[in-house]
Amino acid sequence: MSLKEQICQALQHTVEQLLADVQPAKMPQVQLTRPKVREHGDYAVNIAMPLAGLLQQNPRQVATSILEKTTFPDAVLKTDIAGPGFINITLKQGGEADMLLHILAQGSTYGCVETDKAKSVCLEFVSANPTGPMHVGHGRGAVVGDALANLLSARGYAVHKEYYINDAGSQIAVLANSVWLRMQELQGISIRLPESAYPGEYIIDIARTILAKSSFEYFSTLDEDNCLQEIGLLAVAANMAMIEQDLKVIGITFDQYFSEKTLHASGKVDQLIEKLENDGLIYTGTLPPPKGKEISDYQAVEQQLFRTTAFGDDVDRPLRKQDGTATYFAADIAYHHDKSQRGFQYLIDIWGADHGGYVTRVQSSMKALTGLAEQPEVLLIQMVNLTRNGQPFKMSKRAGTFVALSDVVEEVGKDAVRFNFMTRRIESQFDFDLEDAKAKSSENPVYYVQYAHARICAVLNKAKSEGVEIVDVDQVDTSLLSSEEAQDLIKILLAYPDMLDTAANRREPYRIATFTMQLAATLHRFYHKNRVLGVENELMQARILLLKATSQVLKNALSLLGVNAPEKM
RNA sequence: GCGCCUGUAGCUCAGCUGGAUAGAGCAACGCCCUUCUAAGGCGUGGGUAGCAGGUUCGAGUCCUGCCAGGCGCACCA
Repeated sequence: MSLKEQICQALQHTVEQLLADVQPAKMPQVQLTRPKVREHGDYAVNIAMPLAGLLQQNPRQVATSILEKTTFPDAVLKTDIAGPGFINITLKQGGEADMLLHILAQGSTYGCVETDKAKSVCLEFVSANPTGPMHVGHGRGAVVGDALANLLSARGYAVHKEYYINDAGSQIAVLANSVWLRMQELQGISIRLPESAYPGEYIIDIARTILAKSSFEYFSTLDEDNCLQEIGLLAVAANMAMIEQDLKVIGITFDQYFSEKTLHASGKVDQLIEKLENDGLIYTGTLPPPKGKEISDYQAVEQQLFRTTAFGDDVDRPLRKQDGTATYFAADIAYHHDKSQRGFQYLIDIWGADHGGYVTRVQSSMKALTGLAEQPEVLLIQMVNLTRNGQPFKMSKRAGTFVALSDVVEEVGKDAVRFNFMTRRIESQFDFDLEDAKAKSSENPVYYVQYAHARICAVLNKAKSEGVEIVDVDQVDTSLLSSEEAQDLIKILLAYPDMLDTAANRREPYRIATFTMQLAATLHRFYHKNRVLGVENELMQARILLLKATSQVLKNALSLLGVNAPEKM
């Protein structure tokens, strides 16, 4: 048990004594926080304030009685009551420095907890349509999703990463048609691209790929339906290969690619609709015209409707189109139902903000099917606004109507893209200036953090090359790490597991990025004021130990983000 | 019109689910390399937290109403 936990437990014990007649469920929980100001000690506790109300006493008085009744661990130097009733706890000099040994002993698992098989989670992210390369917005979701997967794994979840391929429906027909036209064009046949066709140059690449494998003559002998169907299959495969390549470049892989088509083929969509019918959740009716949008050719049609309003939705949703085929929505709830039946404890989806209107209907549907609320948990990622020199920048040549992720990665580099995408909360829209990211690359936060790691390595390598004999960790006198900067560094290193825990519970991997920036800043400050090599041996040994622990934590945190921790820069 | 998200320094963003004097990076200005990586450090300037109310011992954080921006709102996916 860490020192922090020991203190916390001691206080909690006292609180429970003071509130003997309060029900356990209502018992206030002691929380230790790190004060911003050094004068406020190493830990601060505000428990006296909520207790004051319950006990009808003033907070400072309550704090006094808490302190009288609590036995603290030896490492606690003193306690004070401050301000309106904070309890400030100051530790003995170097009281926590021993924990550095713990960090080094844990190594790459420092901050992690053992996998708990009961905490299985299916994390769905990216799921970009197989009709073009990934764009920048997909990239943000991909990077956040991957980091969240790493984070949850580190905190004991058994994580399954899944990509849902929308390989059914009319968009695939459009894709097939676009590719077929380009194939004809490559044969020297003059064509006219209809407005509905995909304009990007990547379509030509796909046409070329298909022609390299099968002859044009083969397709021209097929009747139109078969021809387009076959091209559709090949085009989706080519697209997915392209997307997997885009993902690989930023270091992301999936455990499973789940095809929408297989849901229809296996009859799961029909079965689902049947089940809902049996449950009496389906009726035939018409929906009111949508508001806020002018639709010239609106016609009310009778449809098979799913009574999602009974489970919290705003309006009932159609499961079959006029022609009787299943809607995208029907397949999507069949998909989520399937995930749930595969036995995952948690379902988490990462979607773009443009799917925000979709959350309620999927959750309502799942509630109807499983009885569980808030399933799936949906994380909506806001849009990325790409600019170049402050001017909006909306498309790249290859992709046609949007900026391809691979172009941006090529321009700014994988680590910079990944790190930058991780420094903001997903709820905030992201302004990303390409020229800034390139021109100021040396001032980029990612380099600031990586530089801290490289710097430590430089010192440690120099020590090695100078033949410094590094003693065993248990021979090191960590109480020598008494400088303000060293103490700050130790504190932040010890805060790492707590930070991870919060980040995992709240599904907020961006906290890791913020943490690494703070840690880097603290390291740089330490470096400037505390010489490591060339000082008296025992002190040097202690500082080397601190550097090793710091580089370990930096490496661990960066690896969760999928960013390199370079030894040299 | 309705729903979701956002509004904090000139710019881009944090702020550990309500705590003590609101913080970083960039941009501006000054200082620090004969000593471990100056991709760094130190310092200065820069804030009516969109506006107005409310709850609370205490609000950037919670509630309500406005204002502004983004996204979405049938038979597409």
